[in-house]
Amino acid sequence: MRAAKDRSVVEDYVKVIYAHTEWQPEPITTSVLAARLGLAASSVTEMVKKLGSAGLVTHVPYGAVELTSEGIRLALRMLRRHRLIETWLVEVFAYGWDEVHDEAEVLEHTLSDRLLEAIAGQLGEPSRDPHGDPIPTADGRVLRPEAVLLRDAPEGSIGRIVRISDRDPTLLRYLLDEEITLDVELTVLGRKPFGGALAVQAGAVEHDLGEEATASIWISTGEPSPAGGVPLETS
Amino acid sequence: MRAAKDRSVVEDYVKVIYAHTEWQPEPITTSVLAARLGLAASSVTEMVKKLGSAGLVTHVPYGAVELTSEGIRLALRMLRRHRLIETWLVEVFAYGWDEVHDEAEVLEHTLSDRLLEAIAGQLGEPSRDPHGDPIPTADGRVLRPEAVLLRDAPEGSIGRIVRISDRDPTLLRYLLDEEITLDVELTVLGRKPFGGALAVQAGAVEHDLGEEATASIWISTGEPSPAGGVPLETS
DNA sequence: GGTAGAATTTCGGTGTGCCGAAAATCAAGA
DNA sequence: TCTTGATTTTCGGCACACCGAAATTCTACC
Repeated sequence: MRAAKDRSVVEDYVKVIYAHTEWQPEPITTSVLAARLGLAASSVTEMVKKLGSAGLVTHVPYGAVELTSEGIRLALRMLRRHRLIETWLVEVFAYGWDEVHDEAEVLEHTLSDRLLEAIAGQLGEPSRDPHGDPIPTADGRVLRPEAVLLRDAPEGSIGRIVRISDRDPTLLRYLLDEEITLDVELTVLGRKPFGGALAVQAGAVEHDLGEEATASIWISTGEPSPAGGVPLETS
Repeated sequence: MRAAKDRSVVEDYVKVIYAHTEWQPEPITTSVLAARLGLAASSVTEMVKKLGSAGLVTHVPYGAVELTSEGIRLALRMLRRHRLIETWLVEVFAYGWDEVHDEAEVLEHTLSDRLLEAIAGQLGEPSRDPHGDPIPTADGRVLRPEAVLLRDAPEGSIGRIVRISDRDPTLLRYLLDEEITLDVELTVLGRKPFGGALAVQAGAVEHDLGEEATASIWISTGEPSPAGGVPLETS
């Protein structure tokens, strides 16, 4: 009689595996998985074996762990849940960006599909969460906005902020203070000498952003509609 | 690493123990507890022993199980959560009376205090749930409306429905159809001969209600404000 | 007061996810 | 190619909530 807990554990493994490859294509190793989950390596090896038998991942011993199409489907389901819940907490309950994560981490495993879709409906089926991360549709499709890391944007380019990584809450708060938020139009002025900060202009204001910030902000130089993008996965 | 599950299990035991004595004062036995939880008697004996060490219940071997004041505090906390969530699902998401239970059963263990109280705020700190069951306050006080079972109401008495037991969803739907709902004014006309149905008048309409219904409906013959009542427990 | 039957507890055992230590495997430099 | 250090897996064990069967205790009737 452990069904509930089981599901939640499996979902967490799959979510972390997926997250690792969402913004870069390196497959994950068991030790990295263990670190991300805060578990011993031996525990992860065991569990990965079970996920393999369940058809959610492939894993050659001593090699990388990769999601099967079924695993991806589950991961996208969890991603939808997580990001919808975060959006909901921010929109309806005035949570701050940096406060939603723990609550969403729990609720993504426990809300019924019915309630989750009702919430999605009340929010107007949003296509991205407060950080700009795309929210997969209920049938497992994702539109990832075509974007470049601000760090990699060529000098002189103009773009709209479409994503800000939620890795570092401190950074989120700093950017919020500086009014560098989603959908703000940015002009890349140029890089300070000796690997220094990147000068950008937002509205009338000029900012010098360090590596930490420019590696966390994605901008889109294309059309302003969030409908654009590339289909990432299909269920 | 089993904190989450643990908590949820303990909460369920305490909730069931409390529920058993909420509307009648018989203490519960381990076998009844086991039946209500759907577990083997031996499992319950073991767990009750642990709840005892945790200071939540008292239990003399082969005797009844009773909540300590700390146990009651936890039970009221869970009752508040359960009933607030049910109210919320009905009011905000248009769930039916008979559809809220399972969802609430899960969420009562997983919503954070912060989110729960935010929901309570949005609902306007309701004092009773859709069935008329009192919602304990955040600091553990309950106002139980002074009410009598319709079955026990004297002939000729007039009263307002203040509670309808949620034990039987079929009955709830039937009563809803007949527009016998919370706050409806009822006049007890009289009992049909030979232990038959009870005739009551609601508005202009007359109903004959069987034992099942009259044992599930509570009416208040006192003042019409839901603020009246007796303090039940204090934390 | 004794005893049969019911209620309750004790006892041995299960499955799950986890851990640390030891063994196996891999990868990189000499 | 061989060795050595790092990574990964295997192995024995743990905690938890649970179960069925056996032993114990209670209760009610004679």
